[in-house]
Amino acid sequence: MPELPEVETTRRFIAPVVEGKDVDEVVVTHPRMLRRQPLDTDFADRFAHRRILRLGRRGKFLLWELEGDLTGVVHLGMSGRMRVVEPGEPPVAHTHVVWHVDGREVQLIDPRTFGFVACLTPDEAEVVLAGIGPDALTDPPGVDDLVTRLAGRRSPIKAMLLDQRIVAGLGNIYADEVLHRAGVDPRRPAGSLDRGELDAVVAAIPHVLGEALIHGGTSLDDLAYLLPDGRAGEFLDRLAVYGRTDRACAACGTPIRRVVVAQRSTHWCPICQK
DNA sequence: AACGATCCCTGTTGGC
DNA sequence: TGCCAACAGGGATCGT
Repeated sequence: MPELPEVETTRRFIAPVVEGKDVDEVVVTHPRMLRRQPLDTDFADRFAHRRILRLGRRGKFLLWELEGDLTGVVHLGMSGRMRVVEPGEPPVAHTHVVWHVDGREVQLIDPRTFGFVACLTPDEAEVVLAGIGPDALTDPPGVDDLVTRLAGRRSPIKAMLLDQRIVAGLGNIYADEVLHRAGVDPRRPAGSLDRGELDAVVAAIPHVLGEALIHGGTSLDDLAYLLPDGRAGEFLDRLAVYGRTDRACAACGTPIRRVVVAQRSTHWCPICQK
């Protein structure tokens, strides 16, 4: 699933392809992709013939900074990926959006259509990005801030890590990985963690994400996230707990357990995580 | 306000 | 072998 490391890997690949270039045309073939675009506006019209100044990212959002004070927004949802191809290459199944830029095609492929695109004015972008918290990689929340925000919260700490308002960029895979590295049981009420435990969680967030980023993110074997050139991310073999139910914990050898937390499958080591 | 449940969507998987 | 229900999950929304 595309989480921060996968989105950032995608951004780093596509940025040099599009930055400083003009968009010739954008074609959307699946209207559901436009459900976050304001009704009285036209995504393709706004994007067309505009220069791309910079490709940025906030949490899991890919942000195209365009001339004329517009922002292109791409969210990959759970099965979205980007692909860069030379023109004329046959499209793969579920190609829903194509940007024609500088003689090449940048495509959005998304079988489950949980992803979306938009092209927004600053006011509109503020609405779509409302409440998105500090970036998990570049601007992780401070411990003082977390102590305050999580005080008295009874929801499991894992649910808090998945809440993009608290910290932006973690999804189901890396939330499990972060809690394993921090040595914290994912079911613990968030408000029950002491300062030292929150310290460990805060430190683990950029560490785990940074490691995943070095390896190009995680490509699972089913609906694979792939890099824009079709290669697989190589972090799968380095996951400590996610998808490793009943397999030995790399740290202590105890079988990894699985339970549902916050409506999501959750993997943890009953010895290493308290 | 906080919190849990439900929905969207479709390729893959597992059970019978 | 074939069929079908269950499962996967990011985020919006809704009821309590």
